[in-house]
Amino acid sequence: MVEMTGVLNPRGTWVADRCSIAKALDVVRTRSAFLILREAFYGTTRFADFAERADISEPVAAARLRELVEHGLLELGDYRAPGQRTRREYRLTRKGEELFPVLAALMQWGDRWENDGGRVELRHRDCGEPVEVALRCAAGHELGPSDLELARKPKA
Amino acid sequence: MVEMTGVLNPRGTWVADRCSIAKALDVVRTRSAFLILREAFYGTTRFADFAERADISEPVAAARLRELVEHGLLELGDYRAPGQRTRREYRLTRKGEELFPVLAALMQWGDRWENDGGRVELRHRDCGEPVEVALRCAAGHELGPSDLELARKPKA
DNA sequence: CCGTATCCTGATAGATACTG
DNA sequence: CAGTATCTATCAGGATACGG
Repeated sequence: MVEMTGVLNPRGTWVADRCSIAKALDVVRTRSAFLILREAFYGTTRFADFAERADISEPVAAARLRELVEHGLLELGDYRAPGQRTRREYRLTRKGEELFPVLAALMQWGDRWENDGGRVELRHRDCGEPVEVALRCAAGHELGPSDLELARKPKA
Repeated sequence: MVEMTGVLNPRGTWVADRCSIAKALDVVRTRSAFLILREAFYGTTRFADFAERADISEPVAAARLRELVEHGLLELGDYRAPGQRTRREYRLTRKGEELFPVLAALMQWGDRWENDGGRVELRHRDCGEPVEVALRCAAGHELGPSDLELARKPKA
């Protein structure tokens, strides 16, 4: 699929042992972590709502939320709505926000292959058009998986 | 983050119970499954290579490969190189191929947040330019996570 | 070369009950 | 409301040894 150009290490094995995909999966490993993040993108901020909407038990929600805060994808702060008492809220950090394309790509794939087209879609708020996850090169070309090659990065 | 427009069901709960993200995660649930798929994209086709390159034990490789074939992301066939004996090979199906944006998005995020920029990059084979995962609407606009709304799909 | 069979450990996760 | 404490079941995954 993806062409490999010069990315074998001296022993002839792959660069896989320092792979960013594996490192990402070390941070977001479990189904419940993905579902918590999904809810965060949908605007959920409170403990009980995470557990209910992601349909996971409270102990699991507590464990995942703690780990996601530790890894810096969520941060926990206090929030007081006017005239209400203070509540705690989990908010996405920049690091967490930037995981959104992963969720969007999973959603797109699930829509197509496991959910009969899906019932819901992402749209551009300004123009109302449906949104897709795409691979695009710096020259602006749209790509499929077989238009790619994997190469060592130039030293920055 | 993502604006919700009319996607609550009558009980006031979220559409999450029929969520395509959850359904996708039911198919590709584990770290080892993602790593097997990564290797498939990198061109690996044989059992022993999957186990070695993804750095997982043979029993785990066997289990994941079987599940991925059952779910239709890989298919198993026979392959004979000229003058060699027949070997078995696992190939990505269309369904498996289309999961590539998920892997690319994980790689991009891991590069940035967990791997010090990464050591390797995806490039467009034709023009050599680096490749990014992007959100794009049907009108051609490039989007960030906060430019989105989630809405019911029109009945097709 | 391509797996399977066993055995074992730790992580994931639900249910339930309880506390600040 | 926001969790924690237990307890239990199931799953992910490694190590080792073995069979087609």
